[in-house]
Amino acid sequence: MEKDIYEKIMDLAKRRGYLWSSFEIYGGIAGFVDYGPLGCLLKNNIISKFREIFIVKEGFYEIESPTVTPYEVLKASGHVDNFTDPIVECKNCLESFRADHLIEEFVDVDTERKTLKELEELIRKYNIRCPKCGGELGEVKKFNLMFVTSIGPGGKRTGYMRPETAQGIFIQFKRLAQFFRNKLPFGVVQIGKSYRNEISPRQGVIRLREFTQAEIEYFVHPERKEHEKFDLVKDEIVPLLPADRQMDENLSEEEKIIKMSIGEAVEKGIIRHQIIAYFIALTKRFLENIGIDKDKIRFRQHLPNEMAHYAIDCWDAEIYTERFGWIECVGIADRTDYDLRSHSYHSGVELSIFVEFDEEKEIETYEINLNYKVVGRVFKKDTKVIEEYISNLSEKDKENFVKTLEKDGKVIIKINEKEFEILKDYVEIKKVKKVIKGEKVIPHVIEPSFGIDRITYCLLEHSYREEDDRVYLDLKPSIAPIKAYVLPLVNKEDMPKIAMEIKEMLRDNGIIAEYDDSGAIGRRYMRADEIGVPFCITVDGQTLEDRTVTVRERNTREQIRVRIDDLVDYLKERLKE
RNA sequence: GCGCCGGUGGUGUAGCCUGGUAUCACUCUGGCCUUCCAAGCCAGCAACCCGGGUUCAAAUCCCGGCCGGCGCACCA
Repeated sequence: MEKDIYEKIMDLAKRRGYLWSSFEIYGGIAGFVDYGPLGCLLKNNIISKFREIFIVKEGFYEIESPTVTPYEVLKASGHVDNFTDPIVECKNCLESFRADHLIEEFVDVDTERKTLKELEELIRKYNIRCPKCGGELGEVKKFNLMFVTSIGPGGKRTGYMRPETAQGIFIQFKRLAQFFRNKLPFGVVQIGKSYRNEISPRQGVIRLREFTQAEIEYFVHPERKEHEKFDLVKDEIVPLLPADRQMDENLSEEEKIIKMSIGEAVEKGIIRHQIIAYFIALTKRFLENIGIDKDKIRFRQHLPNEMAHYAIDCWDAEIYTERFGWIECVGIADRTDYDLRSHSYHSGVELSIFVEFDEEKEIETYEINLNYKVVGRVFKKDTKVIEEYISNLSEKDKENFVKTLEKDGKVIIKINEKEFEILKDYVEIKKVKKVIKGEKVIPHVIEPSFGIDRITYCLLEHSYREEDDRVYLDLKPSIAPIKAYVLPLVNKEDMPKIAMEIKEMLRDNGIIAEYDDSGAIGRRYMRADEIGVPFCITVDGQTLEDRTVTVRERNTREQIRVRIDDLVDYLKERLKE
């Protein structure tokens, strides 16, 4: 059977040093890959382009935090709870199921926030049996999608390998805000490894257990989701696949996609706000810039039920591949203030920023002070949370608080699912006039998150060309791992020596070049083509007379003569492409 | 995690049914030749996924594992 393009690419990638399966001599482990010498160069070039666009041009800054993350952080972020699937196994046929899904299938109960024991009790109570064979179900166990480890001797502190790089940024919010001199908006980048213990990783590099993410956390004022450079991108036409169209069964797959400018998409409310739209445009630019086929990119909005626990809107950049169809390569999510609020609550550290008003205001406000003698006795340890809650009330909330208290004689406040009843004598309220210059704001976060491994694979696939008698990778010169092969036409006279000197000269000037004198010239061109080398420099008889060489272009196979003295400048110019 | 199929040099394969350590081609390396797109000649490197069982003897038969493909499930 004819191999499909995926097989051809993975084969080429393996043979020529792009991608290898990890731990191969010990049998290998699914979900892990090695980047070989060329793969590493390619991936680094992709990341350089990412940095060029988001760090140099957008003015974001990159940080690097540990991949091992203590329990507390991921508990706060919701990953400890949301990343753990309860699984139950049939004692008879050994098939395993999601316990919560199974229960909901049979009984109309809400399984959210149930403990493993409670789930098991439900299974016993309603006598739920294996849907496949009717056998008895075993114990309900956790399956955690995060890799667990222990920190320090004795294993007293639990750690996880981070499931995303984002948390490292959120927990440094205070330091970052100070670095950016407390001015919104600002963007922070992190590029690095993340880990998800996938149940069944497959499809090579498409679903990995250890993978490289490039994430941007863009912190904005919650009420200012406009972008000052929006005008520069608003006319960009993008293929969009909005949620309502995806669910419309009357539309064909083709019709579900609409092409429109992102300016129009924002105006019509298809994209929630300018910032998501701006990042959609930038993402498209980045992907096209590294060489992803522009006709194989589309942006798909998440359906309400597939949204992550922290997001209110999310658009994926999907890239088309022959074997897997459209695959998610970038997710652009509005995470609101979910993460900062959570970390603020769990750590007890205020994660907000003071935003000055355009004009200072004089307002009537209330000063609400806790009567600690009473409150302390009633709420004990919870006093601290209540204190924080009250001191963080906005002007509007304060007003409501005071009004409700006067009307009902009590106020019920809800802090993270816990309710507290505040009575009149718990607080002292003063009405004061105050000049205020601004307010504390918990920023919202817009997060474009790039899956670098998937993008790398897509790029290889989109670059793969078969032409009569040869195979080549049509990688852009700026992205190609090796930039030039230097070849003596034949191994005679001074040709090898001059070619070797040219290779050294190119390397001294920062151009990655290789020398190859093995076999006929045609064979060497093919070798270079197959790994995507954009230029072959050939030293021939004429070189010996006038110190010129030929430069052969990979795609066209056309050759021009260039003086050796001009070669570095010539290539440097061409390598910008 | 379940089911089906598969796993032999770098790649593609022959051998497996019918046990006796491996075929061929390409690639690759060294040399010769070669003045522009996988030419030729000589020499060379290089493999039975792992573990256990049966047997005098296992690439071959049996069991388990790992890896890969497909289907199901999963994929905040």
